[in-house]
Amino acid sequence: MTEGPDISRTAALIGDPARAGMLAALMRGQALTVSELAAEAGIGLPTASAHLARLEGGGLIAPRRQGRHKYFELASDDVAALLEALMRFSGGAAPTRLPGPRDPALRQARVCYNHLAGERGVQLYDSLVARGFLQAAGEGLRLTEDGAGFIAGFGIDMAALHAARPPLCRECLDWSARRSHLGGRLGRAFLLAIEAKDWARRSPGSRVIAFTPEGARRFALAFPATRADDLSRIARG
Amino acid sequence: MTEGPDISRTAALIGDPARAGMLAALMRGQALTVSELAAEAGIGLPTASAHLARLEGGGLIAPRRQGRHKYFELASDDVAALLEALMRFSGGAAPTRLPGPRDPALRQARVCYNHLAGERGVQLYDSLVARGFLQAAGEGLRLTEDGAGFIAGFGIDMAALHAARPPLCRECLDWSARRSHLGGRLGRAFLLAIEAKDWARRSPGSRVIAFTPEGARRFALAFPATRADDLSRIARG
DNA sequence: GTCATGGTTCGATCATGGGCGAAGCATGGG
DNA sequence: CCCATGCTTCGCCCATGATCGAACCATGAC
Repeated sequence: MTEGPDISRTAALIGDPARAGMLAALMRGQALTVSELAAEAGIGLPTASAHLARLEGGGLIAPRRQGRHKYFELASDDVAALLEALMRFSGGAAPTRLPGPRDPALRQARVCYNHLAGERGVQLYDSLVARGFLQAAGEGLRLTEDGAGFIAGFGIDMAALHAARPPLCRECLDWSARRSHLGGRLGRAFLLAIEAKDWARRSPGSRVIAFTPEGARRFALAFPATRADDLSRIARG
Repeated sequence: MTEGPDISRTAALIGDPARAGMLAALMRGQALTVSELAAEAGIGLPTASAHLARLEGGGLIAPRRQGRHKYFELASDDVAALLEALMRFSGGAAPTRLPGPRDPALRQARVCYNHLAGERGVQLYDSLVARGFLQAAGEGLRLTEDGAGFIAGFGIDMAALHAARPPLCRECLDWSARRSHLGGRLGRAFLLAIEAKDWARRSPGSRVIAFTPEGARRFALAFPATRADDLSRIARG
């Protein structure tokens, strides 16, 4: 009897249609919540939860907790390579589609819980980090002294922020861009401040956050983009 | 619901421990019989037969009938690549061990059914093909007119050979070298003729065919090796 | 022809595990 | 504090399929 690595265990994990559907969905690159994955596989929440636990146990996917959501993503590139080999063999060409935008407006700016997400959310986060207002501290984020000064100047009441327990600022995974943006109470405070300044307002029926032309201009000035060329442009200007 | 290629079907096929064991055994590169694969997986013949039928149906392995044996081998390099990706992920490095020789004497010359197999069997087959005595004809082999002359000169009675039905000459898969050698009634006739010439004799208790030094010399002359350099040496000499 | 051997098919048994509903935690919002 | 939401756990039902023994077919040896 040939005693190789436990090939069958991994294969059996992928061998279930529901789990395979979830993995195929994760091949798009986005991290997805348990509910989304359940819908993707066409099964109920309890079943999906059990499946995901097994996939995680097998090292195929990795969880990422976020408030009351639990995102899953492929555990490593090895997993993606394995799935792609499977897809290539199983007839169809591997989809390999990237995290697609759907509604441009949603992609640009939308509400996530109660803070700003989408491209503008990513921009805000990047800008704060690049200017040293936020620092990654282990798992969480830390507001620096410079940062405290900045948000005070932006019209956010620091005292009220420090009152309650929930995490002050939290890295939040962006749904369309799949990059971090600012969540937590500070993220919420920013969104409220932006609305208070009339730069933007939430569209009632949807999650879209509509910026006014003037608001967009001021936002761009307040949170300069941090791509290399933009930074140098800022430095020059 | 993402409708990709049917990834789960293939994965489920590999996902059974018995089937995975068989596939791992086939990764060594040898074609194996149903019985060998059953032993490899530690299951009974009926179960193995059913498993192999499913693997074949899934395009993972391909059969190769040979008398009352049925050899299976991996269907394509894609399958090997897929299995290797699985092994790499599942912890251990891929074994990738090559077809191992066990007993050197067995490997060199042995009886297979009732004809000559092993390195000398492969040499005989290659030599006959290289000199145009045998030709591949679709699934089987065909003896050319030159070939008929050759075997008559070797002391084989053609008339007796043509009497009965079983295939005159048959490509037979070598067990250790995994290359073709000559089986069928013609292969048997060659072995009998070699024994009649006292070049070699079968060892009673085993499958080894022991060549005498003189027999080995004459055999080498009668069936010149066909590696490129040997062929050119023959052409020159 | 008969016999032996390698594979297959059939029928029955039984364990694994996928599925969901209901109830239980945990987290965030107010 | 209470409520809403997202996820997990529990208990149960049920289908798939892995397994083997026995009988059956096919091939080769003699």
